[in-house]
Amino acid sequence: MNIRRASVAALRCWLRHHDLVNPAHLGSRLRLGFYASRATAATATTTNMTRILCVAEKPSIAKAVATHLSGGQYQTSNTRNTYIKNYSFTFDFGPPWGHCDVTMTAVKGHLTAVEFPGDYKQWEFPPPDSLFDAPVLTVVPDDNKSIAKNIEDQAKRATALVIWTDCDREGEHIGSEIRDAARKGNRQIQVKRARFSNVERAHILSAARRLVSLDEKQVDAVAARIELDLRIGYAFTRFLTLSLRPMGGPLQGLTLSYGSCQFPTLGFVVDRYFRVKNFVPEPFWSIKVMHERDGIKVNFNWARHRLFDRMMAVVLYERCLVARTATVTKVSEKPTRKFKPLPLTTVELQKMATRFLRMTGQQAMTIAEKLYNKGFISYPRTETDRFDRGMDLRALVRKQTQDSRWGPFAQNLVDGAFQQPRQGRHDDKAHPPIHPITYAAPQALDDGERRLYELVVRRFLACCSDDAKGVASDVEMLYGDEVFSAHGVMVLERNYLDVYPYENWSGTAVLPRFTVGERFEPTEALLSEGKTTAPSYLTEADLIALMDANGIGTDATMAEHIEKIQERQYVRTVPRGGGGAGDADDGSWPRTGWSCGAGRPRRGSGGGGGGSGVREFIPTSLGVALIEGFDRMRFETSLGKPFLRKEMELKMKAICEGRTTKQLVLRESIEGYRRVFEQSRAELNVLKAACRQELKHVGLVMSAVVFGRPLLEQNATLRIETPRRI
DNA sequence: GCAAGGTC
Repeated sequence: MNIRRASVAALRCWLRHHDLVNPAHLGSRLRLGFYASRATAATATTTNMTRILCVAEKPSIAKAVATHLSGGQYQTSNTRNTYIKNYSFTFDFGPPWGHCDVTMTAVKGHLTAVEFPGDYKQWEFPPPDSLFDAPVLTVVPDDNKSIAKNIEDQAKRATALVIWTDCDREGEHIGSEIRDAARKGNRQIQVKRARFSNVERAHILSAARRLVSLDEKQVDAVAARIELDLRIGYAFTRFLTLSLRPMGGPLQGLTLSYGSCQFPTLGFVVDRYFRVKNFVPEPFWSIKVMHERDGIKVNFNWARHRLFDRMMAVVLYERCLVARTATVTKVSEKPTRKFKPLPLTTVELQKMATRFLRMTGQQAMTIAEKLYNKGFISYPRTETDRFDRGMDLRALVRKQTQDSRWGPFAQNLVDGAFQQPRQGRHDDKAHPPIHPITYAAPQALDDGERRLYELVVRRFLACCSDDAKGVASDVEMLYGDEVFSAHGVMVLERNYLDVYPYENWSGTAVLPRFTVGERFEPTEALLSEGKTTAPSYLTEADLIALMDANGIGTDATMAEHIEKIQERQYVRTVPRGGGGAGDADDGSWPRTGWSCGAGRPRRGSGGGGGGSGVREFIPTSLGVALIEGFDRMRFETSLGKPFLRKEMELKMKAICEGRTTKQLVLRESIEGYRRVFEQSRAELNVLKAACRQELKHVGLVMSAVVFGRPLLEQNATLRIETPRRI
């Protein structure tokens, strides 16, 4: 083909066929005679292909994507960063680029960070509220400089950048950070983004051929969040620390931080604490009927459950006794099942680890990270509780058949008992549920890894098994004018329960036979008296569940916020059951001057605890004072409540949907927080009063006093003051 | 010395 004589249309077609150029840019370049010589050269040698730079959010994804795009045929080179490698290969992106030379590399999460200029580094001056409108700089932290430089250098030789970050808002923002780094090296570089939600081969290949643009709205939403967290966090932290420090004592050496996630987290702990403290037991009465038949004792439950009026209960009870016989009114027997668990998410993993493995959420995440890096489990940060239909789960089950503990169970699944896992409703579009990747022999793991790996495997096998099945029998009877019922289950097939010791099927008593219309005289009928009991203090699993439900933090950061409020001495944990006042105020604590508001000893209950290693969260008096202080200032929304974070979430969503803009959100939010700040400054005496009260008592007795009210006495008996918060 | 969000 003679290029100089060809029409533009024909040229376009030819160039496209030879994978040389994006036809959209052809016109201007043709006029410059750009392609005449280049195309000729290209026919002579095939090495002059379009260069594409691909960048993933993390090294593992870069490797996985490179493997799929190259068919395993890539060359690896090291960069100046230990964790980051560049993979070179060729790949046919289809039109307009066609067959390309590709370099695939990665960042490690966010590439940049925000900070205030040097003249705002001092805490005292300019005053903290100046941070609301101080300039904010975006910088590449030292740790990331080599990563940014690698992208900048690679971009110089590339026609286009393809961003392979996770398919979520943060991923979109990280994409914009990568774009900016690439443009530093090549201002002309085209920018595209691959949308993918797992690293399965066909999915990745299809994503590579269906590139989209970066979503600037999502980028803006995250940028707004980043800037607000910085301004508000720094301003309130400096304000709190500086205004309370002059009061001396333990306040002198502490950093009193505020953060949009750590404060609501503290708020949950304080809230539960008051519910326990202010709980007033109420007496109630209930009729208990037991009937023995065929050697089985059947307990019938009163349809009214319980009454808080003693006289009424007595009257109804007497009517039962007068009637003497009960009449069976309903008998039913029907198949029932106990559902197997959903595929494992990060939040679930943390809840289970804190309940059953005696780990903190933070420890569980660190261990999960290690297992992931060794290739034993999938990516441990995921919100997804449904497996992609295309995944070969049977192959993963087969890998577990060699284990002595759950191998036979896995083998049974392989031999035909396999069932597709349940499909949850969450999908983060970035990662599958947590599951084992390869088999890890117990000797290959340390103690913590072994226990967590076991949990992941058992959960996975349970997911691939069948629900437990049984027959439920229900009997209803009339005794006097009162209705009673009994429920029993006969377990027929345990299925997943055999591999999943974290659950059992309680109430599995088998009922003897009853027939409708029959009359019998109950073996026993009693009027029993009871008292309502206080809720338990929060366990870590409860706290994680609350944060999750209220959108406080992300799966990856919840454990960090929980650590943070302990580090700041806002809360502490005590073993459930062993955690009484004496325990909480052990020798180590008064050294800081803050007594801890632990209550009476409690026995394991609720929260799925059971294990003796479960710890519960109790606020220190400092934590109580901060939350109460802010609550008492009567803002429209207290800083200690989760609503502000939720509002931020809604605003981010609005930016993403184009209903508002980053600029508007920033302006509104900054003004809002500035008002809260002014009000806090004006009502500082409220906060100070709380702390002063506190300081006076420190070192005298081991009692926590907030706003002049004793919260607990030194001994373990609970003294209930007038409830102030319900 | 301060935040929250990624990731190793």
